[in-house]
Amino acid sequence: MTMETAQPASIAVAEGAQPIFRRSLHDEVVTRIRDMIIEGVLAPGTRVNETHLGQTLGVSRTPLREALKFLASEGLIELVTARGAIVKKFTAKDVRDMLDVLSVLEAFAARLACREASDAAIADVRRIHDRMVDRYAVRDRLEYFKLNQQIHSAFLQLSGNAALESAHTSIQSRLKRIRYIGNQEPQKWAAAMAEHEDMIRFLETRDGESLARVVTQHMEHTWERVRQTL
Amino acid sequence: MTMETAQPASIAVAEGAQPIFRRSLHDEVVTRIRDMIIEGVLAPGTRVNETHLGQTLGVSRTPLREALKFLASEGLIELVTARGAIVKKFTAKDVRDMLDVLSVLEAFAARLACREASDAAIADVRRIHDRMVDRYAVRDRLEYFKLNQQIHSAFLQLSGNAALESAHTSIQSRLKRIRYIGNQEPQKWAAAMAEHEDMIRFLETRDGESLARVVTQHMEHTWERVRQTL
DNA sequence: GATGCGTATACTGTATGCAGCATGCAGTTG
DNA sequence: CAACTGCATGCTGCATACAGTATACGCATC
Repeated sequence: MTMETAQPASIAVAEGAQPIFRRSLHDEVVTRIRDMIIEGVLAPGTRVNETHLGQTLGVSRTPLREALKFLASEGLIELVTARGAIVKKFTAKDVRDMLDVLSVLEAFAARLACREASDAAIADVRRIHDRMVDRYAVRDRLEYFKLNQQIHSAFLQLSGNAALESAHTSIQSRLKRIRYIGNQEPQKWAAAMAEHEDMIRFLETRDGESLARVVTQHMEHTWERVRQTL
Repeated sequence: MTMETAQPASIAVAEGAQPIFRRSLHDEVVTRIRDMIIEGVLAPGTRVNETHLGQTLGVSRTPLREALKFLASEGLIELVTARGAIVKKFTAKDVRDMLDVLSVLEAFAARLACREASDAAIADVRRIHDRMVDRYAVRDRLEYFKLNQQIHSAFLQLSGNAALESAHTSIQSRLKRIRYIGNQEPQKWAAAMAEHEDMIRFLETRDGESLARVVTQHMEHTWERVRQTL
């Protein structure tokens, strides 16, 4: 993809021009189905009817099936032979386990990020953080949620470890739905905000150990925030 | 699936009867392609021709494509719009990063396993270990390699954390090819064996911290074993 | 001779058709 | 009346056909 950027100097190339984003249908369908699961349109345990869902999305069964295979690998969907795709149901233990793994991954990412990240990259995260604070101020839960997810992703990117990032993303996407319905109560939300405040500060001072500790705590509290919804 | 096991006692049901294992084609194709990548039949950077590979495997393009989507999610294959599937090429840094993550995951698994695993389960791992020692004695590299992989997987299973296991499996499968071509030299192989000896011992004495340390070291040494092949 | 353009070919992306299996219902038999 | 068997229906699994796009080659032009 990045192999043919070397162009003869004589050719006029608009510097700011972005390559046209062409997403294949199955790729588009993957995100659409993910969203449907997060929003609760596709409830856990639901059997996915390919013909039906295909019509709803205005897509034939082929790309839809390809998308389902992809999501199966991500762990969001379970494939049962001759019975098709079923939206995965997670037990309380499953969720606890996933959070434990996330905790370990994020703690590792914390140390890496403090060591490796550029000042500019950290400043970017700060900007997202500030926007999130704004959204919190007006109690815009949906937008807050999105920015929150973005911060965690950006945070992982700072580590510069692609494998770490993909492992994190995979688990994160499985938990999105559950995290979304958590954080309902004002106090808990406030506590989460306070933790984020610590996180960004330790990141800026590049205090990896402290950051790792806060991140671990944050994950532990996330468990407390979501456990009763299970 | 497990909901209708309650049968009237009068009906003859063969107790020992196993349910028939039915693997779908795409599932079968997934493992076949994985193997082809590990064995080097599909070299990194290769563009996969769907029609061609389909004929080779005796399968139409549909299940093949579904398999490719699955493998893409695992990170073994990259999908480029309108150009299809390309076997992923890993840089030295990619490999190093993956090993770092594996190290973190296995260290965590080590602590969990020592705490959670049943004696019987640990005994099972011991049996695999002993078989591996046998294979090492006669320098059966392929079989050793398979048993080695099996041990690492079993080890992760002991932790009882499914999310941890799946994250590990995903990265492990990406590294299989590279690990397979490593371990060529006798001394390095011997060293790896010695580490495994420590690992099984600490597991049996349930010394989680020591086990975590050895596992981390093992991963560090794995890096040294494979780095020159990159 | 080199460069640029146009066309042909081949491969990917998507839709659709067909076969096999699961499931629910009705008929039948004890 | 209950339970089991046979059948109809609908859905998944796979194959194939068609459309759109990348790529390579040849031709024309400078």
